Amino acid sequence: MTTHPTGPIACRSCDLHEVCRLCGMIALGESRGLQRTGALKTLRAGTRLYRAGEPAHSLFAVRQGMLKTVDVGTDGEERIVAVNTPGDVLGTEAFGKRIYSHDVVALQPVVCCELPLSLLSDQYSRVRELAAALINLLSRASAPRTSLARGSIRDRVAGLLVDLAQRFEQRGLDGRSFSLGMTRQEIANLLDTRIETVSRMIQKLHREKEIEIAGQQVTLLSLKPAT
Amino acid sequence: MTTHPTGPIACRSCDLHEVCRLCGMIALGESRGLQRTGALKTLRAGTRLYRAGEPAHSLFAVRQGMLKTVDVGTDGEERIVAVNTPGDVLGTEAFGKRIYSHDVVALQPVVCCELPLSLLSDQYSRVRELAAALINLLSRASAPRTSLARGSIRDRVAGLLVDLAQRFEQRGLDGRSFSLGMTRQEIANLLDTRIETVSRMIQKLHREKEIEIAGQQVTLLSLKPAT
DNA sequence: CGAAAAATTGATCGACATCAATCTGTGTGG
DNA sequence: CCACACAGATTGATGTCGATCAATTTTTCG
Repeated sequence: MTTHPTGPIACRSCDLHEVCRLCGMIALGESRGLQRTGALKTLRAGTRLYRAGEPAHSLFAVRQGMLKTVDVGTDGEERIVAVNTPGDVLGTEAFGKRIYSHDVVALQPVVCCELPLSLLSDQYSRVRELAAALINLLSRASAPRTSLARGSIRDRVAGLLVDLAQRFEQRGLDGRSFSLGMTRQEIANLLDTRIETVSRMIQKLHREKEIEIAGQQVTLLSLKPAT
Repeated sequence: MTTHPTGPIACRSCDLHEVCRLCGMIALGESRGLQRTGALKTLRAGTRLYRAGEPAHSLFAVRQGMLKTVDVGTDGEERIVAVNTPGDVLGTEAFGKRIYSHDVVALQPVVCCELPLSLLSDQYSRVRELAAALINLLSRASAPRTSLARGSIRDRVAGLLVDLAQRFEQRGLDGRSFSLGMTRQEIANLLDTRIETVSRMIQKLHREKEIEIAGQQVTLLSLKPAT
């Protein structure tokens, strides 16, 4: 079974929405949540949105598909720091250092909106609301996030599934049944464990009727947020 | 041996410096890095700077002493998400939700500067540079951070020590010899492991002549950043 | 000084890592 | 279309690092 790329989502449910609106990227009437303009960028699975160290010129908003944010160690081995889902904004660290701090790689075919920093900095000195919207956006991103790679393997795997479910739900997608978008190896990397361990835990959750699983396609049954 | 609280540091080496300057909190001449005005807040070890869910009215900059940023689960058990050292800015998530997202607790006697959000939002609509400085500040904080709670216990403990050393160095403090500021229990919590394991690894690093250790006072010998 | 908290050390156990083999699905070239 | 190759995933056997249980020592502080 071939899975579709995750999304697309409506502009209305994107973190960058307010900023786009103030930049005039979105029709004010916004008929049914579709974007009006804005540079769309598409990536094939496995290709990079940007690399660590590269001069930063744009912010990106994920519209469709999933990506991974990766730290590449001195020896070249990679560590997945975060997975990025539709509605996320990428490259926000660019305002400060003018350089991207991580590699970001498409896990699936990806479509995202590109917003040049120049456009933003030109305008926020004139449009007060835009500065406020940017401060808002960055503020939310600045809260320390609890790592998924903590506790027992069961907690980690369940935590990842619930995290993804919540994100999708929040963006108006299906939070009960979705594609993981990642291989077991990538999940293992993200959760700081091994591929065999991930596989075993997924099968265990399946046997316990917490989830349905077929390849990367999951359906959450009794598994629910711990909140 | 009683350790002194970590710091104080000079305003010049604080993340909030530029913002303070633009708010007129610091003398422009800034003779020898001392602050001129600004509400100073002091905390005794163990007391809270603020709590999760509390209405947020201020940003804080740590001037002296260390704190921990804590997630409190539904069942009341706490998880240390980050440790905060002099020069760090706390409460940046306040712009967005107007509510603090974590508990922040002093590990030592702490002195910090308090900057009311009202003062900032009043002024950044008028002073363009201030908006830019805030965007800069938040931008840096928005980059995903690699968790210390990954890899072998040796990597985690060494990672913590090097992380602290680098922070102190960056703020003009001694990065070779400093106080951990935390109990072994708190280190264990932060690194997602157990107190006995932390103790054993610290002793091991000592036996291997990587560090000197006396209570919470560490000196790094051969241990160096992996960079 | 004496009590309580923090830290160290030892013995044992278990969850996850590691090593190894097999299975499944997907795309490719004959 | 089928055989094959290859990557991804699953499953089993065994080893090991860190958790757990327990006791003692050291430090802190009233």
